[in-house]
Amino acid sequence: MIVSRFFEAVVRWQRQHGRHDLPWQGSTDPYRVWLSEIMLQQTQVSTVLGYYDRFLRRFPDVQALASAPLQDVLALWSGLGYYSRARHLHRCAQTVVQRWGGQFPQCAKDLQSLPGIGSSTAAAIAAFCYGERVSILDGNVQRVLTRLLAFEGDLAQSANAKVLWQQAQALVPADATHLQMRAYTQGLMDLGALVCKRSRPACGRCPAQSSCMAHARQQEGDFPVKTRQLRRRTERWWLQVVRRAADGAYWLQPRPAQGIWAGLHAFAVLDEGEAAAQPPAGASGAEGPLWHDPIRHSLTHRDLVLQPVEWRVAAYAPEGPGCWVRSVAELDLGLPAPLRAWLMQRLASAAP
DNA sequence: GAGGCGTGGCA
DNA sequence: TTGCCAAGCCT
Repeated sequence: MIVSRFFEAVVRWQRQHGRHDLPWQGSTDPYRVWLSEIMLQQTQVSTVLGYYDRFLRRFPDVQALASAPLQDVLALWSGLGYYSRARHLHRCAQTVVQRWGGQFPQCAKDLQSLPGIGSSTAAAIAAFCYGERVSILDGNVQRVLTRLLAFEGDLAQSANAKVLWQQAQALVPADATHLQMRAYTQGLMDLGALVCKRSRPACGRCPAQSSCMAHARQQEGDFPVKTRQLRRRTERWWLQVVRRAADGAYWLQPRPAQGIWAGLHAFAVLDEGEAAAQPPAGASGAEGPLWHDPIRHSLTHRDLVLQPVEWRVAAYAPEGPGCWVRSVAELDLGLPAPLRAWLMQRLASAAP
């Protein structure tokens, strides 16, 4: 197919049928675009809608974000998942302020040198904000292009993903304007989200239907080819819930810097039930244990069974840092989603 | 290169 | 219920 035909078809389709009212559209402020792109990594639009405006109000510009404590950033990210994004976001803001004079770099190559910005996010920012003629290649585009081209390569192998990206880049005309790049980049995402969906694609509404090789073969469902499958295993964690007898406050402590929920606040995690049945070290006047109903929580690669084991203590002097939480208002912290839900329920229903 | 890293929606 | 996976990046 003539390269520019696909490009122009997507641009035209986006202007007429694409999304135009998302909160991060209509601005070419790289800070706003960058924030949206990071939040949208592996995260659906409907989820991000509940976070984006609140985050922007708290951190209206890159300087505000850079100078904030990381814990404040994690608190606003709480529930969004993939918390390394929040840590990278914070570091990236500081890098932009300290090394780039407060201005985001203006080309994809330099953007990609920043923490948390990979090749696809760099391309998205560069295309939206500066009209750079680079192609994104996220999950949407992989699906759209592998179908368009009947691309058989297994995308689990990075060499194939690289080839597809070169094909994607080849679809962008050398003389594309800034306005076209914006519409095209958004159009690829909109096509993937609204038309060229994973299951039951709406080919009748697709601007590229007549040139789609997978459609011609009625093999839309065969693309993209991606063999990688990760195995999920179940783990049982005992949560050591330390509660102050005087006021019912809960003790929360920061998670290790690596691993699941890194840097968030949580109960201490023990991997043995026997340990959970012992009074917490540093506690005096401990009463318990009280075994709560287990919380089932699934991650991409792990099924967790969280078993809260509560101890009421008269006094507590633990080894590491932490904080007491005794009301819903004090849940203004970076918390794993299942623990936030559990605490919300208990703090909301508890007597004052 | 392969695996770790959250959450929620949907088939 | 279970599995899949979305505007990916990092190690």
